[in-house]
Amino acid sequence: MRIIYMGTPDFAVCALSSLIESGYDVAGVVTQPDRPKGRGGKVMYPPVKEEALKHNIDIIQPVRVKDEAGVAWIRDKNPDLIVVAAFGQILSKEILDIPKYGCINIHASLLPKYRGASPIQQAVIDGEDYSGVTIMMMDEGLDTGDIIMQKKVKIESCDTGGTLHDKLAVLGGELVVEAVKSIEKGTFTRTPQGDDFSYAGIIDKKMGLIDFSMEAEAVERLIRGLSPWPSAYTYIGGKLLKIWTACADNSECTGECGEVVKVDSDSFSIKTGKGLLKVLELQPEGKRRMKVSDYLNGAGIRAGAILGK
RNA sequence: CGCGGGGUAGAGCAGUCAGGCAGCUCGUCGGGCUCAUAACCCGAAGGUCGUUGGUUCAAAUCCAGCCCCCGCAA
Repeated sequence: MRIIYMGTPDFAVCALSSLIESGYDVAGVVTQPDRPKGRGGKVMYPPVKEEALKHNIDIIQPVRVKDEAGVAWIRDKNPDLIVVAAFGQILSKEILDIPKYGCINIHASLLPKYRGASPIQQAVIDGEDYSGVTIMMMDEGLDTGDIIMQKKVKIESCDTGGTLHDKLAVLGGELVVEAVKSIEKGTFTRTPQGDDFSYAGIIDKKMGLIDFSMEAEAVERLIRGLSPWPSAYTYIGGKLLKIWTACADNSECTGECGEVVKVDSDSFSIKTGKGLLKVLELQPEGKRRMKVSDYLNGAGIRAGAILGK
């Protein structure tokens, strides 16, 4: 079984290494071009490229894989199967038709729910009880192909976008190997997704701006969903303040939304549209992430302070 | 050379502008109070002030280089 693997970020690394460890012939890797990232604009390799380099696998990094050069490269590799995970580009029908067994995709949601770019964070933000991984046969639509297999994962109350991402990445690696085996044996089944779908749009940093007129529970989920990236934030004294850990508290209190109404030794509570948000871990602009007990020892914050500007 | 904040006791910070005794809050340790305590009172330990060099009678503080952490932007 000759496989071409297409993927870009960390999420896609697990599945690539699982396939390699399981002895499959990964003949080539397609990933996004190197882009300037991080402070100082240093050029970084996509994580999947790093992994591919460790195993001396041929790599291409086309701006548009649909272009002639990309298609020719894939054809030249003569793959039996293409495996795609968080690649970030749409495949043309021309490419989908190249491999004998077609193209399969690893998607981090229980399709047909949460098609699209950021299913993991969105599921946490929405307060879903379950998330999971779906392996599907790709077609020309966005995450619309027939389901080959699917596995549920419970979203725990302490799960963040980051912890769920890691669980699903590992699960995706396990599941894709099973799926490839069943494709080899011809024992797999295809189940159409049905019409009850939803989309998770691309995550925008501005989504992290906390609106304290929302319910405390919704704010708490937003914080968890956007941790560790891109993070939920507010402002204090004109400076950015990221909130890393907080929990909703149902007690009510007078004051305006965004007002600090209570300060304890290891937390402070903010009034929201419904209930209080008890903040436990945060990060002031220019500082590293810290517990609120530490924060209170230094700069401090008093009841009556207003967050959000 | 993208823009900006920062490095001072185990933690979080003030002090730097205007050079002159190393400070605050918390934690730790010891003692006291208390039916009791994470509360309160008394006391103690803990520092190459990121690093190298320069200026100076004197540098955390001024000047130059380097290292590291972080926010924004992309």
